[in-house]
Amino acid sequence: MTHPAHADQILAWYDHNRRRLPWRAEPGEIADPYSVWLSEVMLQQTTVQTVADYYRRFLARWPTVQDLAQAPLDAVLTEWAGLGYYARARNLHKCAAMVVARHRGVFPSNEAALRLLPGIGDYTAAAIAAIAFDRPAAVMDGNIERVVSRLFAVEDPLPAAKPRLKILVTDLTPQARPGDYAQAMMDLGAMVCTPRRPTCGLCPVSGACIARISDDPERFPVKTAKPDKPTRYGAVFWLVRKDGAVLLRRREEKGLLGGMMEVPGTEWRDTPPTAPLADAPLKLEWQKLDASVRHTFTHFHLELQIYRGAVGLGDPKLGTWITPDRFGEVAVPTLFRKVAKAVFGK
DNA sequence: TACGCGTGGTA
DNA sequence: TTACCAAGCGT
Repeated sequence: MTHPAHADQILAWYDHNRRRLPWRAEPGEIADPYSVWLSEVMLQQTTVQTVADYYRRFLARWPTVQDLAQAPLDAVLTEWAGLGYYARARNLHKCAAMVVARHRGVFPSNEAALRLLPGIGDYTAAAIAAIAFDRPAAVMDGNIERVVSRLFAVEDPLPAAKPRLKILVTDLTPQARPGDYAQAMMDLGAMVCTPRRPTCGLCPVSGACIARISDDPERFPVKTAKPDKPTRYGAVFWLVRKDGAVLLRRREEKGLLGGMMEVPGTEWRDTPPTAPLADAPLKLEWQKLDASVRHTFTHFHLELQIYRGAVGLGDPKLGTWITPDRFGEVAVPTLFRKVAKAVFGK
């Protein structure tokens, strides 16, 4: 280990500042692999606060990996709706089935085997091995990248510097309590060594931190600039049946919002649609609403115009007809919940 | 390797 | 308002 005292200081800090999180075991206990896996997948690029309620609902509805494997995919997507990155939900379901079919319902305990399961990458494999199986796996997420890049004042920009940071983390990770160490480093990054205005006065290893000693710690990690997001435009068709039900369709399995339900609409292009009604599901009197919807995805902004139309009997071949008060029962992502909200004037 | 992939909170 | 960021993964 590069700094023998480092891990002890981190663990001591963790023992005194331990956060109680729904998926976290009591001190001295080891969390069960299913809970760790479920929480870690939900936490990929997603905040602790957002995940907490979803995690509780999933665990209550599907208490074991067998329960989740037997659930219909659509039920999983519905519970996941609003959490984003929907490939995670599809891979979660697939992974559960593989654990049942290939591993007799027992999660493998080593990184290499975990890494073969869908939705489990380097980070999640190491996290499960360390947290659920007490294996000395080197865990590196965005928090730990930041902590380590500051500890060593790494000037190489991310993401190119990740392999080097991983070597540093591997060197730092202790043989004893590796799961607690990983969670401690992530908590440290989330609570003390924050992206902006880190509170170095509360940090257990500030004395060893090169960024803290020699420079402005906020300068790290150095990152390469990201390209700015373009804006795309489209229109959606809010088609209401006489009984108030609205037409939804299932999106393709792959790609953006894959497998989720949508309000039918035009394609999204770099300029506003000139003849949107050509793409409407039916030829009828469409009324353009004043309200529009703006939504930002990972790599572009989207602006949708809304057209409203009415029919007497809705043809089931057009898609699924469902009243807006029941959108919670189907897999409607946030974008189209925003559309519903705009139609009703917020 | 670089990009596609959601959403909500924060400054 | 805009930009950035959060317990990354798949291709």
